[in-house]
Amino acid sequence: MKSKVSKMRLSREFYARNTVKVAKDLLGKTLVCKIGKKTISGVITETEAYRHSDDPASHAFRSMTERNKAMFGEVGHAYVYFTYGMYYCVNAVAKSKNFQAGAVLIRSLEPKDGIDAMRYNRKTDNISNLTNGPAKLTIALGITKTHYGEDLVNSPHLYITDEDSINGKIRVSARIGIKQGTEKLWNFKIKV
DNA sequence: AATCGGATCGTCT
DNA sequence: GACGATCCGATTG
Repeated sequence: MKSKVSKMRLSREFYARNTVKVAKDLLGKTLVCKIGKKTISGVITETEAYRHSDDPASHAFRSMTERNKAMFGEVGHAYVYFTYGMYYCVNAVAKSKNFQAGAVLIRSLEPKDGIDAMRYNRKTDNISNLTNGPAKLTIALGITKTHYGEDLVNSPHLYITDEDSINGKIRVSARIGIKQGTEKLWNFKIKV
């Protein structure tokens, strides 16, 4: 019998649930990005849920476009978007079957593997400043437009594993940087 | 500790 | 043609 620490990838079914529920459940999971021989990863410590026509803050609120089409696609894929002229942010597409679109924005990580590579990518030595923001973590892990639509369930480059678990309470608040939908408390975080 | 402006460009109106 | 699901450095209190 092997008594190995589980490093299971999250299954397709994990993502095929209410976007808000998936956002909470992604806390404590590990986001992994492999480029060449480098493996860079971190434990997810903050997420936000964005849904469809019930959510005016969502990129998918109005209709499907070339930019947001991943949010309408199969669950478990990555939705990467470019913003403010210089940054990328990464989401995991997640929705229950009665929704046409939905995704969970990964807002912060606790650095885990490949910290030297993160320091290089981010051009800073301050570990607590490497991945504590949605655009910071994509820079640290090397996530860009090329990861658009990547299948987190099967891709060798980008995926999420179950190897960590959460301890402590989930803090719930309004989402950051939005002007509509502020009444929805769909920002979730855990303390490290 | 909190606030402010600049950087910079793809996307949608 | 305006505006971001942001970050950083500078300035002020």
